[in-house]
Amino acid sequence: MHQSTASTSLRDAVCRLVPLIPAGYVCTYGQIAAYADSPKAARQVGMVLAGLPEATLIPWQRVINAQGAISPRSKPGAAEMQRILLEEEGISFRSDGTIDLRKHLWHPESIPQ
DNA sequence: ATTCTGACTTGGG
DNA sequence: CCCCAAGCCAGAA
Repeated sequence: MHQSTASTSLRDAVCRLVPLIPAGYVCTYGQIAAYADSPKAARQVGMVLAGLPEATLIPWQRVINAQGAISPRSKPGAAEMQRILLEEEGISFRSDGTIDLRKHLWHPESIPQ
């Protein structure tokens, strides 16, 4: 298909894909970018999430970096909040603050259109 | 147009 | 496993 609508697609894709991540699982920025058909847009995914309103229903906390860690934020307390939300969903953290991706990484079998 | 910055990722050492 | 350089890309100044 043509690229004429590509400018807004990433944001829309993030809002469509992130809610598919089940509680108890996490996904990386790179994965979301790839599923959004923009494999090199991991940073952009982070930007979209950063722009979500605080009252959003989108489970932004389920997106972490490829190292299995919560990405550092400029906003104070944001990273701590993310960890708390994930722990409430059953995610466990190693002493170094990382998550065992072999156990918690989401492996979608198919992405709904 | 240019530079800087950031919720990224990967490859090398 | 840690650290760093590059590559990456959009938004702001």
